[in-house]
Amino acid sequence: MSERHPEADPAATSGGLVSGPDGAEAERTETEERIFEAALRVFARKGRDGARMQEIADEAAINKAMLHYYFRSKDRLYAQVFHYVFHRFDRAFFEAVERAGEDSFAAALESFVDHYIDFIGHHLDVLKLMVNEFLDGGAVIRHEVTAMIATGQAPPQRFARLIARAVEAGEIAPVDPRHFLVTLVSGCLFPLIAFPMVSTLIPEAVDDYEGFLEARKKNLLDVLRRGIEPRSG
Amino acid sequence: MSERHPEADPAATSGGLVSGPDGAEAERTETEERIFEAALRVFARKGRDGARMQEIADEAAINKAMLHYYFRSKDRLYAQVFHYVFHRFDRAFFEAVERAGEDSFAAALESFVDHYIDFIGHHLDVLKLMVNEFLDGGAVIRHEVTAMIATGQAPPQRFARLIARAVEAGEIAPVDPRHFLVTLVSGCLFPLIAFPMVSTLIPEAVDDYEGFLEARKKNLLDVLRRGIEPRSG
DNA sequence: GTCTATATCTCGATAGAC
DNA sequence: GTCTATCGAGATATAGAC
Repeated sequence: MSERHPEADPAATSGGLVSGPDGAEAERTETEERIFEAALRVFARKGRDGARMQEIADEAAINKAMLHYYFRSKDRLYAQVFHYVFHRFDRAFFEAVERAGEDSFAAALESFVDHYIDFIGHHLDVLKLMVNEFLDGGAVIRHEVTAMIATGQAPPQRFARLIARAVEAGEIAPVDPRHFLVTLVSGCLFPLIAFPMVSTLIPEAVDDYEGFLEARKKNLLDVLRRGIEPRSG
Repeated sequence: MSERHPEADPAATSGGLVSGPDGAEAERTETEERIFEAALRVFARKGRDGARMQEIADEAAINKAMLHYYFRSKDRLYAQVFHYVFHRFDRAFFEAVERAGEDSFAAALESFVDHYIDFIGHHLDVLKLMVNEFLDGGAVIRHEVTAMIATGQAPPQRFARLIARAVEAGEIAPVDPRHFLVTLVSGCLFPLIAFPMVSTLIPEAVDDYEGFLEARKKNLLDVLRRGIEPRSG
């Protein structure tokens, strides 16, 4: 795995999302997979409307006609990519929460930051595509999320409840669980989105991306852990 | 000023950026200004390539040919809009830092969060256009920022030094000033970008946007202030 | 399944009447 | 300055040979 920021390293931002033996994804031929991941990268950069089928074809090193052979239309291709990305984004959060376990809240927090920044930091296109949808109004997202939330078992809700319990137990200071969660996730994700600006402030992040991720974990955890320590008084 | 989230309130996201007696902007006719602000909104939603001249024309309630009459081409229009937005974004940060003053660091931090969230929260398109550039690689941003940074007086640098001095004075705990700044700005901006997702967790934010901004300020400040309190030990 | 050629449509841009 | 009409480039999508 490269140590440099993925933009110095084309085709390394989606991290082999589609394949893999985790079984949750529909089976795809090798060609379909190449197209799918190329599409993810281009849609992530340019957004739904800004993306060009030709650019996706080039990125997949394939003929433009094949895109339509496999996915019929740009809209269908985007729909499949976005649907996949949404669930991957959701799952990344879920897994980070799960692995956080049920130990002390401090340990859970550390584990969450570690896993979440690791995953998103190595699958930037998933995040970028989500953000592109945010910017465009997020109607699609709101729809998917509302369906997810309706179950009452959505990962963000579960994590918020974990925080709430820690507050009730006096394990941490009395913070608003939802706002603390928002601050936490912001501290994980925004620096990855704003990398072109952040890297002007932290230039070594470009050549040592892994080190940057670790520094983000450490600094974010330090300030947040202290920020919610219960007071003796 | 509306209390609802600006997306429920079209044409209210750029907040009359261009006009006003602050003098720094080039003078524009009323028509140019309408076009300019419409362009800002559409570019913010769809990005440079995704935006359509027709959509900008519709949003400005004007004929499509007028766009070319006033701004000659899409590229020139975008260049002007982006240049303007970059400096507005920069200035918002600068002003938030300035108003933070030179009192105690805690007071400066509070003032910064207050002014920064206020400005960006009411000029979402400025933020969205910046983020669109981030997603697209940020080459333009990196160029502008590098020029700004070269002066050594860029607002982020100045704020980082303010933090560094507070650390040296023992006023706050020994944090890495650059990472603390990144965490701080992330906590201010990301919730505004990710509003479609955040508002599923905090539904009242839709109908009481101003209240949401105030709650963000309070919760972010609470956790960060505690997070950097110096230790007695 | 893969490629070339091409149909069809959309978009940026301009010409020219008013 | 403003509008209608339209050109031409470039985009999505398809037809059809292989």
